[in-house]
Amino acid sequence: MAGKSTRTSRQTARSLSPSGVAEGDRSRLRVKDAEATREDILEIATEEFADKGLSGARIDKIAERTRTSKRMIYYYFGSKDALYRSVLEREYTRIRRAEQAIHLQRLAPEKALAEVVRQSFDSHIERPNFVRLVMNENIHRAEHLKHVRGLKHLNEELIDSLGDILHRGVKKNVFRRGIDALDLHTNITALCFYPVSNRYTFREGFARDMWSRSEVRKRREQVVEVILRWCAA
Amino acid sequence: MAGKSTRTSRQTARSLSPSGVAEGDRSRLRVKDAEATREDILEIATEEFADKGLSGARIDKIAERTRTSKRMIYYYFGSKDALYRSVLEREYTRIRRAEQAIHLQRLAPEKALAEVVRQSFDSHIERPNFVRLVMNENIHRAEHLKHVRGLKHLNEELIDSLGDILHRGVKKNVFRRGIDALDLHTNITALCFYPVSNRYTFREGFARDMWSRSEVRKRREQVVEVILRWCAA
Amino acid sequence: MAGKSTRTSRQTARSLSPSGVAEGDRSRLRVKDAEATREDILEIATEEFADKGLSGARIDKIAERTRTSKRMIYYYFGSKDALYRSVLEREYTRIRRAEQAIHLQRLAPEKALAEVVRQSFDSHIERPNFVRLVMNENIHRAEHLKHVRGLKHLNEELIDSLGDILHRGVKKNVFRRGIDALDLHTNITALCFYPVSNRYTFREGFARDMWSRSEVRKRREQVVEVILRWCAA
Amino acid sequence: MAGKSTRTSRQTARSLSPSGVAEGDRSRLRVKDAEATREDILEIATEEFADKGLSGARIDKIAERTRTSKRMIYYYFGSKDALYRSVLEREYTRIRRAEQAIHLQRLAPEKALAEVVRQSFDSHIERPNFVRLVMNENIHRAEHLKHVRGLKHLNEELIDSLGDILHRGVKKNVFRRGIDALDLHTNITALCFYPVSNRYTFREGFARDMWSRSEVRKRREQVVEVILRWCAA
DNA sequence: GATGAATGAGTGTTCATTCAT
DNA sequence: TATGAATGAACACTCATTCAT
Repeated sequence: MAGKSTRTSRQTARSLSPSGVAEGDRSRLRVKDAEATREDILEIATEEFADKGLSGARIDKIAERTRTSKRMIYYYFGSKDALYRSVLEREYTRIRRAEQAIHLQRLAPEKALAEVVRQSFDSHIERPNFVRLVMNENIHRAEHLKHVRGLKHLNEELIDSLGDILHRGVKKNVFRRGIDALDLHTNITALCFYPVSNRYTFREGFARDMWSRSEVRKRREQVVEVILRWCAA
Repeated sequence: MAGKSTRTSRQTARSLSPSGVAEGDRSRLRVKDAEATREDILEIATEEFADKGLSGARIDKIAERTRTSKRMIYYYFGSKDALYRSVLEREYTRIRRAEQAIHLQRLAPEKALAEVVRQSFDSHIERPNFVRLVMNENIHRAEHLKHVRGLKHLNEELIDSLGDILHRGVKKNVFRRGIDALDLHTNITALCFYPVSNRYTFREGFARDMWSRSEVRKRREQVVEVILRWCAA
Repeated sequence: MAGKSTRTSRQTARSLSPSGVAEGDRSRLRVKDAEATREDILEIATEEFADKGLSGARIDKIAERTRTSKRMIYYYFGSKDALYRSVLEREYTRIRRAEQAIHLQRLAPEKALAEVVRQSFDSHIERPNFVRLVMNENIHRAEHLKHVRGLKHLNEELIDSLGDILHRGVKKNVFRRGIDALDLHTNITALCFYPVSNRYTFREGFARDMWSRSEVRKRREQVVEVILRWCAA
Repeated sequence: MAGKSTRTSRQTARSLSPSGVAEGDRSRLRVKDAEATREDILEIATEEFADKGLSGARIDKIAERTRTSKRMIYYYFGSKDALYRSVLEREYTRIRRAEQAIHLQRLAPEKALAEVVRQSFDSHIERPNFVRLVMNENIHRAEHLKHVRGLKHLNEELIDSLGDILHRGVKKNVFRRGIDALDLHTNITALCFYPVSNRYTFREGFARDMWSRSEVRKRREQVVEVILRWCAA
């Protein structure tokens, strides 16, 4: 399956984590095992929930694919819904963190905006599971997302960053005045979300696979173009 | 599938009155009742599947809200999946039919394109259930949509229509050369789909309701703007 | 087990019920089957709940002993608690109906009171399952009994009947004045309930089986004696 | 069972202060801690078992309310049933000890009997948890009480004491001949047990709360009256 | 064409209990 | 003595589906 390379396997996740733990420290290792178990469950659960949706996913199936048992899922998460919420929270935090990582202040506004768009595009392409979870969450009218804390805060930084780019562009006379940062973000996201979210129905309806290498490359630059032309002075 | 050829839409069956049916004709009435029952089931099923998704919807719930019994659902549709497919097929046919209704050949290319965008936008806003069914279908990797016949044909007309507008625009020097009709459609749909599909998570993340009257009006014209600027010569 | 003879077996219950139903009437028979199934479940459930209490009883065990399946219990009763409530309601209605059956107005007040006591005593002895259900209900602070309708009404008739006997006795100068009918009922019930409810702990503590034939006979008359002496002028 | 001989009641462990324990004596303190832990568990377990019954009580809940962990319950008591038996044993010992405390030999037989009744009545009213445990034990057919040692011995003293009062009463011509001490005890207990055991169902059935202050006071004297009138010469 | 009763296989969840340290 | 992690068996309950009439 495409996009598989982004998914960190269980082993990877585990071998990366015990960074500063001395091998002899037994009690710490115990704790680490618990965290590893939790992570293992979350990783598999993310895949299952993204694959089948909340009501389509099966706790039995998740447990089966895990290193541990069904009982452990309840030990750590309490219920299917709570597990789903933990998955949501983790994915949202991850994706926002990834987006924040790059510094754009030094780039010219046009370059910076193009970069933001490409980043958003790649971010969606590389994390189809996140996209699917968001779709599922919308099916459920975001009733679980409501319980994820710190969401609005994460997004504020994103919008501020866009506002800064727009401001700089207007000043430099490359962007026109009056464009709202949140509107900009909406348009970018709409265009980046679609090829991942609607890949399957699109393929059925138009016999073109938006997910193919060449198509992805083309789409990517086209979205940049659409956004830059919209902002252009 | 039984009774398929005689299926009528809800409006036909209810509002428009069964004009041609002689009141005394018992056997015809029986048939009419069967059609009405089928329609009734489909209507409710559409709501339930759109509301909860395929695996979230419950046959019992659909039956309960219907004028008939659960047994009848199986009598008419055979299985939950088959019912879901019938719902999908009906919705896809409806929305495409609505889009085709208007004649754009007489409008100037810019006006025609703007009109197409507005139409697409309204079409999504007015049919959130369709949007939700498409989302759900993508969750299921379009495996049910595969069985809906005539889908590609329906879309061909749509793309042809866009190609025609583009062609006229290039000729008239208002649109630039090299824009692919299917790309154009993709961008339009991406921008129109998003405010309906991602309404709930967006509201949670940004404290703005894309579904509010004023927001819808603003979005609508903004999408027109984005598309026209992208196509502009 | 003692008291077994009072328990109506499933077969008995079923053969008694289809009183006026013509054998050839198919649709009525269907209905009757449903009732029989319901009764069958209730009968077994009564035994299990009386035997183990609400939390000790197992739906699987009930289903296993039934003619039908676990699924049917949920089909007819919805949940374990609802089944328990149906059992409670049925038992309360049954026992009160049995007590009402006899006419005491024609007996002399002393005889009538003695008869009431004997009736109450027998009623408890013959229905240990009812006694156990009441015990269990008290463990649960009567939270399920609250939902049983018509309970107070059933008891009013009982108390009125006792009040009438007391009144006649005072008039005839065989009972002293000032005895409250509900107090009288309380004392009678306390004395009649105990040998059934506390049979097992009593046997462990005192090496006497209040449930033995001779002991029951003795107790019965002793309770009559205690009550009559208390009321005597 | 480990640590049994050193077990102290909660009051001893807490209110009366560990007077004889040298503060510096670590090993003694350790033991004391173990005893306190055991007592703590027993105290909470008594409440939980009395509240929910054996099958309704949850080890997790008990552990949670305890100062220690679930693991410790198993460390000290071995199993849920064993814990329950320890609770039973402790409660039975406590209540009998309380009843023996008062010396009745010097009172006139009528006074002594009235006193015994009042004592029994108060004993039940003050220890609803004991009453509830007995009820629960009867639901379980006293199968756990069988393992409580010394029970019959505890009761013998009680019956002997009643026999003595009866004997003195007959001699003094205030009580009639032929009353069996165990029958007397049965009648007393039946009347004293009921307002506590059947409080909840009674309230539902008769809209009178036997647990209210005034009702308790009235009942108490009424039970004395019922017993004395029954014994009266 | 229509219906109420019935069902097997699963589905999320909870329980008392034990293991490793 | 003490503890957090782990578990299998059981538990209440639900699902889409079919049977008998």
